[in-house]
Amino acid sequence: MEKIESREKSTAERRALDSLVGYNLRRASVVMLNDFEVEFAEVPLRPTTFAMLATVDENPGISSADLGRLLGIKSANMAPLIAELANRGLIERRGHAEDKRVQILFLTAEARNAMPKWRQQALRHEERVLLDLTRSERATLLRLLRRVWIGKGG
Amino acid sequence: MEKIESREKSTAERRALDSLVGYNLRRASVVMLNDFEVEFAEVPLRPTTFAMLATVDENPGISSADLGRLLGIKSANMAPLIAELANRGLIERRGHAEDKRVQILFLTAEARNAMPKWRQQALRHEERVLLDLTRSERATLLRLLRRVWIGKGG
DNA sequence: GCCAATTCGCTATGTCAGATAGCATTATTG
DNA sequence: CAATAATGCTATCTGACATAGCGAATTGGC
Repeated sequence: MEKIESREKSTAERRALDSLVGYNLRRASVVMLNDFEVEFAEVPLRPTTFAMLATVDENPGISSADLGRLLGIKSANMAPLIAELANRGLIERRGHAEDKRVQILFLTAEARNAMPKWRQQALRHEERVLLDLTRSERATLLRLLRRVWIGKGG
Repeated sequence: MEKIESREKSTAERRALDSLVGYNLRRASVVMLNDFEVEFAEVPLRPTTFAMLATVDENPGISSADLGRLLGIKSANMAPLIAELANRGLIERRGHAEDKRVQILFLTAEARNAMPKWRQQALRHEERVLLDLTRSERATLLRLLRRVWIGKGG
């Protein structure tokens, strides 16, 4: 029997989606996510947990609530994430001196020592995915992306 | 008692994440997602199902497998999505004339009639989220985003 | 022509990051 | 003091991805 031809990809498929920022944002986001998982397969840190550790590293003693606000994570979703990182010995929870509801967060010595390596991995991951973009293009992309989300229910 | 001061947001929080494209991509993606849900709350279409319908509309008779490849959706995830849209009377499945494994897809008359309105909603949604960006900036963002994901495990 | 490999549509199941609702404790404000 | 709000938490739901494996159909190498 002849090879079936009707399944060959046509030349002018898909036009409307190409011009939607939201669609291309999701596709690009998936690509970044996948590559991040490859880079951090052995650690293991996910984008969210990496972001949490990096932020606590730069803001030692930050409260759980502030961390959530900074990263756009709801309090209900923060609780198990914090618990996971605490159970894995990467962050330490302490009580706030004046407000008994608040818990303040610190990296453990182990996490603090590992952070430079993890940061390098994150940069290597970005470098790999964004290989085709010049430095200037990456800066532009970064700037435009920030203007999309900053101040909008973050 | 005095107002507790230590929880005030500090001025120079978070530096490393700001320069990571992946992080800003996810934040921007979440903002777009949330606004999309608002715009399509009454329809109801999600970004994925809207993308499927728009693509079938522009490629009537496309196969389920080709649609999945085009949108980066795995076959295992396509099956229930196609079933949902078929059950809701928005797409119609027909057998392929020559290949009995293949099902080709068409919009129903109802979906075809509604598509212009749904496309307008999608544009309104984009317009609302990207209000701060000029046309030229949106075009730049679009172009850079496409270069991030095109040809990478789509 | 036959057999192996591939493709297609599908089920079952797991993961991850979001969401809401509701809770007890503690702080703040009127 | 009473009402309101904030904090950390549990339980539960959702959407969008993932893998593994299935029967049927098709294709390609021999």
